[in-house]
Amino acid sequence: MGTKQQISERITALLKESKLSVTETRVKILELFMKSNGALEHSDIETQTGQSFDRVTVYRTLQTFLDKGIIHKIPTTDTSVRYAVCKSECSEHDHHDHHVHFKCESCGTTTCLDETNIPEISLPKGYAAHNVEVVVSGVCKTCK
Amino acid sequence: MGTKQQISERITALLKESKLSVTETRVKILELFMKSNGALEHSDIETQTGQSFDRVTVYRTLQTFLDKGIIHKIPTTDTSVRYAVCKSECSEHDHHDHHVHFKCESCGTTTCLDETNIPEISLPKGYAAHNVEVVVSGVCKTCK
DNA sequence: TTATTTTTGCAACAGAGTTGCATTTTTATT
DNA sequence: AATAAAAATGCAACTCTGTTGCAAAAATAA
Repeated sequence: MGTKQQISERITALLKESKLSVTETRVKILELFMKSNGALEHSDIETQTGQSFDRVTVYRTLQTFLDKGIIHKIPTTDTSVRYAVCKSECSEHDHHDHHVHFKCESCGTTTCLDETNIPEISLPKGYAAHNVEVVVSGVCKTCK
Repeated sequence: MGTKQQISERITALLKESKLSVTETRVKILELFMKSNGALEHSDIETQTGQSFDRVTVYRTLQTFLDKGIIHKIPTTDTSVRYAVCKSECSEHDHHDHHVHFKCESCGTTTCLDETNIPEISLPKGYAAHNVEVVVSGVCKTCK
């Protein structure tokens, strides 16, 4: 993780790499993502920053991070949208998650299992795959 | 598929098996699911039935079908919720999709690939899996 | 056919997400 | 360091999605 100072520097660097202005909102939201071990949804961000930002700003910040490939969406079966920070292999124009997402039925947390690879899936004839999303639900390490 | 008459009989039987009243709404919505080769979302149902039902009725009907294991949800990365009819192996209390879902980036249709099985995924120590959802995106048979 | 149960539709509401525009903050320039 | 240009923010107002309570209507049971 590193000290608070180091994290702050990493965030600033990340924003500059993505050609984004370094603003309080963006730094605070990125800090939240880096501190949290799971995926966040819009409402998590509103509560955990203590409502310090306007809803609209949060929506726009998340959209910007998505566009720049800083965060990615995780599929859900409800109307919520969950986001997690991307690992190094993601870029602005070629975005793929090569890992499995795990949703705990007990604590509700969604985590990225970065070590778990997605196996090859053989589709029927005529189908071409670009991206494969895997969401496993069950009971996580901490809730067991 | 069978004739219109046969489909209607199958639907009536299905509803009775699930201990549900046979109503115009339910029959029409189930017909829609059976005719369509892809997954439907709430708005599809509203448009394709020609707004003949109240929004609330459609929401409640979908929830009822879900509860009875007649349809299942498909994960998405947006706020939409997609539904598809279940195959025989699904029951009211033990519901699992054992197949892969395919979302076409060209036509937007989501289909159930009933023949394509979900591979075994080996999770890190301490994680217990109950259900695995796989959504592949790419280009489908008809759009290719 | 009638009584009971279930389903439907309406009204009203709550929440999620979006858009335009003026103000503020950040970055670039001198 | 001061100023100009560009970008981001916050507010108001709006749309779209989904929910709840309740009375009317339809379906099932008797």
